[in-house]
Parts: sequence; structure tokens; C-alpha cells
Amino acid sequence: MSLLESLASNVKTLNQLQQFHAQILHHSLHGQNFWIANLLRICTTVRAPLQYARQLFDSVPHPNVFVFTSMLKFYSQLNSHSDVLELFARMRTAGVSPDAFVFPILIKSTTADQGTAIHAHVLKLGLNSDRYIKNALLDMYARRGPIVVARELFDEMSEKAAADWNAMISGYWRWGDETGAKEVFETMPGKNVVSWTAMVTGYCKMGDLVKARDYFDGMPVKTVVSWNAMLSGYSQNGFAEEALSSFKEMMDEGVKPDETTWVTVISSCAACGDLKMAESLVSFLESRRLKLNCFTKTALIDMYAKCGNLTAARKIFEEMNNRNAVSWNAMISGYARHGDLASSRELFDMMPEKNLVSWNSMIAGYAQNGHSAMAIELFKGMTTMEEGLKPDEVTMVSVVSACGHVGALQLGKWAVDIIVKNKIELNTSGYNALIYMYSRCGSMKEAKRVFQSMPSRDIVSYNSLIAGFAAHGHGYEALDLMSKMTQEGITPDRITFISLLTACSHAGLLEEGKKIFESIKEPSIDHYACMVDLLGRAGDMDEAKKLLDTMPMQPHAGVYGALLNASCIHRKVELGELAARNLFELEPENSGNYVLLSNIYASANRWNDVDRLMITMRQMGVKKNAGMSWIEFNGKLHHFVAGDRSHERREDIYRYLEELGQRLRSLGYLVDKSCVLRDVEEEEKEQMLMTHSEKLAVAFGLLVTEAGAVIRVVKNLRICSDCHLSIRMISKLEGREIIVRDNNRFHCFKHGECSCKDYW
DNA sequence: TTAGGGTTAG
Repeated sequence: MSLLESLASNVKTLNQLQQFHAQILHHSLHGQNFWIANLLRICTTVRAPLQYARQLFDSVPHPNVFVFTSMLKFYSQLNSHSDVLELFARMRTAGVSPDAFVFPILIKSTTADQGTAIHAHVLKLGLNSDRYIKNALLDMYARRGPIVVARELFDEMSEKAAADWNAMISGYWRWGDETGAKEVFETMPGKNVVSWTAMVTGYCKMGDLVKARDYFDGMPVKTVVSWNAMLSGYSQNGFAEEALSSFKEMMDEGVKPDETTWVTVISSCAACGDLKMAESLVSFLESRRLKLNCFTKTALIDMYAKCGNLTAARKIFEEMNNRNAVSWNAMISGYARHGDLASSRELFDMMPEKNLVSWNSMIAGYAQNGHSAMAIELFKGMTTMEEGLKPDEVTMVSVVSACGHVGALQLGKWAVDIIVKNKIELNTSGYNALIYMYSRCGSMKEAKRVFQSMPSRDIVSYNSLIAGFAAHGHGYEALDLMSKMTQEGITPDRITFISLLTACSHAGLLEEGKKIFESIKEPSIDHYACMVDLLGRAGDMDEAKKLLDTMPMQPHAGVYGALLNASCIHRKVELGELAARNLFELEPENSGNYVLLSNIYASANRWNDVDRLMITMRQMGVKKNAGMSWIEFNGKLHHFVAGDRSHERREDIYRYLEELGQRLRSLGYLVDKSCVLRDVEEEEKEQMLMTHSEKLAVAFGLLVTEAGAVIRVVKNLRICSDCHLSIRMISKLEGREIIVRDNNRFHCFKHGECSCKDYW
């Protein structure tokens, strides 16, 4: 016996454990509670596989309190709280009464609402004098709150162990109470390395790395855990390089890194995004012949994915035999980030137990790669398919942005309802997404309301709202907002200036725009493009050309595009040709440039040039994509392509189209074959969309289809009496001749009259 | 036995 006992104390690895197990079997001691309890305890220290521990437990016909406790401890180390609770229930059914050793384990696994019940139970059993149980209860309240109850228990203790002080310190930090944590730390007698590390972690979580470093440097003793705390503090606050240099420092001091260190170092390397550095880290790890655990391998997957080597990431993923949800998610988001949505979705569909992050990664993947409708659809799948999975802020940021991207106001409002119903708290980026959505949908009133209501605003908040004002022609409001932002100490950036110049351009604020442009310290190429656009639209074509000629960098397509567009508005054939020539070289596949130039030729009655251009376009294989549009109804997006008759309810649509036309005419709307238009205010437009039936919405979509363009409610409508084409007259151009290309025809409007010419 | 450190999504 004594030989076996001494053997037991020497077991350090799973292998030794198995040998020891064999010895016990050999001595026919198998099944005895004492030995199985011992073996299970060793299982916990050597982190034996769950399967192995379960087999041991099941081999005992009548487990006693020691066997139960050892097994509970094993589950607890794995954080399998449900297994702990289940086994505890089994223990009570088996009539085995729990002792003082069981309760700390049990308390650690209880859910929030069971906590007080357990506390009451402990009091009833008179076990509340046990220091470990008291510590477990204190820790439970410190973690889950109310923290004041933890403090009461703490104050009631006549003798406090270091663990009690430390649980209190980290409890205060968990609730963001720096003062509380500091007070306990400072009054604590015999601070140990755990107390100091808790302070370092606390300041790291607050983002105060200077104070964290002060405490770290002041530590009388440091362990690898203290180093890890400091390293992850740097890493998680976005200071990857500091994390890596502190790691070097740690190595120089001869501290042996552990698995947690590696995970932090790998993730810092991932944040740098430097593939060369990543590869040298991997060879460093290989040279040390480390056995990597699941966390480390997952961090490596993420690192390779972020550094752009998805093949290497996938290889590690495929070779892993113990993947967890995070490993899957790292791979899924890795593919999504690089735009490989097919691979991303394939893994997503294969993944056995998807969690919220999996859904968020996939939804964000669609949203950020321009597949807004897919993002919204997937989100609906998440809310209907996955019971008990509630969207969070990250989900809603993607969904709201996707709604904004397609300009679907009703869907956007539905997303807002979900935020409200689920009481999802938004931080700045959440509010920014709302501003973006409302701005894109043209609800500037709502966008302003969100902007005013948010607790703190960053540069993105300002930029989103300014971009909204810019897009809708509210030039002065955009400029006012810029002054407000500088007053609040936020310096406009590249994007702000782009929006401001766009705002001036759309509102025709030439002088203001010039001032803005002059105030930019180092104008980028995009700023020059905006300025050419502003000058060009305002009619100052010579200035526009001069700016293009004198700009310090090679103009890109955006600059020439602005010039071409202005040439089209002001019918400048030569300048238009110049711009177009450059554009045909820079982006030969863009059909829009051909169309604009042909419009210029048409306006000059140079029909031969129009024909020549159209032939070139066909020879070059440039195709104008069919106009695609969509309309939202009942939370569903209906897509339409010009000329498409494949909608499942086409018969209803056609029948309704007639009725609709009549009804709208009787309401005073101007209706023609291809569009329903009239001066309509924002509220009225919303009401129209909301009060009519689904048929109406679908019919709107079809009208869009027939016209081959997105439906718009516009002002200053003109309708061609001959071909029934309706166009939007820009007030500035009133009285001038306008050329529109639509339905394979050119339509020249002048004073409301139209002359048409077929070109194929 | 109790207290301190780790990977994924915007």
C-alpha cells in the first residue's frame, strides 16, 4: 500500500497516471472508492481527458462522498458548470450528503439566480463558518454582484485570508470600481503577488496602461502570470508592439513563458499583420519544440488569417483534433475578411455548434463585402433558427449598416425596434451605424436626433452626419457641423474634407468650397477630385482644368470622372473628350464613361460620333449592366432587374399595375408607363410606402423594373409626351437642353419637349 | 480547496 501511495504522489503526466491505474487494477483494488477518488484527483492535476475521468467514475458501483467530490472538482476545472450541477443532483439522489469540500465547487458553478438559494442552504446546514465556503460565497458575490453583499461578507469576517482580500480587489475591478479596489489593496496586510497582479490587470482593463505599468514595476515579486497580465494589457489595448517588446524583456529576465504567454504573443503578432514576423515567430515556436494547446493553435490560425496566409491558417485548422468554437470562428472570419465568402459560408454551414460570434462574423462578412441583402437575410435566419441566441451590439451594427447601405428605411426601423426590444446598449460605433443608416435613407431628421442623443461622439459620428448632409444637398448644415466639431476639439480628417467638399459641390457653394480646399494642409488625390467636381459643376470649367493640370500627383479616374461629368452638364465637347480618353485607359470596362461622352456628342448633335462610340463600345465588349433595383416590403427585399419578368407574382403585379395607375392618377400623382412621380415630401413618401398593400410595394418594384432604374420620388418632373419617358429636371438647368439615354434611346429635352433618336 | 493571466465578431 505505502508503495502505491508514494507512487500516487509522483504521478505528473497522463502516461504515469495510466501506469498507476494499471498497478491498481493489478492489485485488484479497482472499484474501491479510496483509490478511484485518488485517481480522479490526479486526473485533475494532469488534465486527463474527460472520457478517461468519466470511465474511472463509472467504474465505481457506489461512489462515496470523496469520489463525488473528486469528480466534481474535475468538472469544475473544465468549467463544465452544467456537469457539476448534474453530478451534484445525482449525489443527492444517491443519498450521499455533501460535505464542506463540495460547496466551494458547487458555488463556483451556480447560476446567478441559484446563488442566493445556495447561500441560504449553506446557512441552514451551519456551514457558514467554513473559511473556504465563506471565500467561495464572497467570490461569487464579487463576480456576479451585488458587490455590496460581497463587501458585507468581507467585513463580517473576523479573520481574513489573503484569498478573501484578493477576491475583493478583483471584484471591485470587475465592477469598474477603481476606488474600492485601491482602498482594499492599500489596507491589505501582507499583499502577495496575486494582489499586485490583480491591480495590474484592473488598470489594464480600464485602459490606463501607465498606472498598470507603475504597479507592475513596483511588484516585489513577479510570476509568469504577472508578466502575462501586463502583456495582454498591452495587446488588448492595441499596443501590440509594446506587448512584443515586453515579451522580449521577460525572456531577457529569464522568465519561462507558458501557454498563455504564447497566446498573447501570437495575438499581438496577428495585430501587427506582418506575415514575415508571423513566420519567424512560428519557426521560433518550432525550434522550442513546444506542444501547442487548443488556445495557442487557434491564436495561430487567427494570426495567419490576419496576415493574409489563409492556406497556412486552414492547414492548422484541419490538423487540429480539438477545435473549439473560437477556432472555427477565427477561420470563418478570416475568410470573410479577405472576401472569400464562399469558403467562409461553407465552414459556417459545417460548424457543429455555432455561437453568437459565428453568426456575427458571417453577417459582418456579408455586410462588409457589399452583400447587404445576404447580411440581413442571414440575420433573420439567426433570429428564427437559433433559439436562445440573442443578437448583441456587434450583430446590430452590421445589420443597421447593411440596411443603410441599401437605403432600406423600413428595414432599418425594424432593426432599431430589435435593439430597443432586446435592450441592447449601444456604444459609439453602434450610434454611428444608426447615423449612417438614417443618412443613407434620407432621414436626416432622425440622423440628427441620434447624433444629438448619443453620449459621446467621435470623428466617425461627425463624418457620417456630414456625409449625410453632403449627399442630400444640405451644404450649410455640413459646414456648421464642421465648426461644431472643431469647437469640440475634434480635428477634421481626410474623410471629413471629402464630405465637406462634396457638400459644397452638391449645394453649389463655390466660395465656401474653395476656402475649405485651401484649409487642407496636404490635399490628397481625392480632395483634388472633389475640387474638380465642385469647380466643374459650378461651371468654372477653366479653373477645373487648370487645377487638374497643376495638381502635384497623377490624376486618377475620380478626377477625370469629375471633369467628364462637368463637361456633360456644361456640354464641353473637347474637355469631355480629353477626360474620356484618359478614363477609357484607366478603366476600360466602365460603361458609364462611354455613356457620358455619347451624351455630350448627342447634345452637340454629333450623331455620327455617337454611333462611332457605340460601335467601339460594342467592339470592346463593354456592356452596360442591366439596371438593378430593389424595394423593401414587410421586411423583405424584392430585387428587380430591368426587363425581368420572373417574379413569382408577376400576374398579380401586372393586374395591380393597372389599378394602381388609376388610383394614383385620381390622387393627383403623375403616372406614366415607367414611373410614378410627383413632388412628395419625405413624410408623405413614407406614408405612401407604409399604408399601401404589399401589392403596391411590389408594383412599385415592377415600375422600377420597367424603367430600368431605381424608383425615386423627385421634384420638377418632366414627361416626354411622345415616348412617355420621365426625367428629373435639375433646377439649375431649367430652360436648357438635357440629354438622357434610356431604353436604348436618346431623349433630348428642351422646354419640356423631347426629340428622340434610336441608336440600336 | 480559496484569489491574479489567454484565442474569435463591429
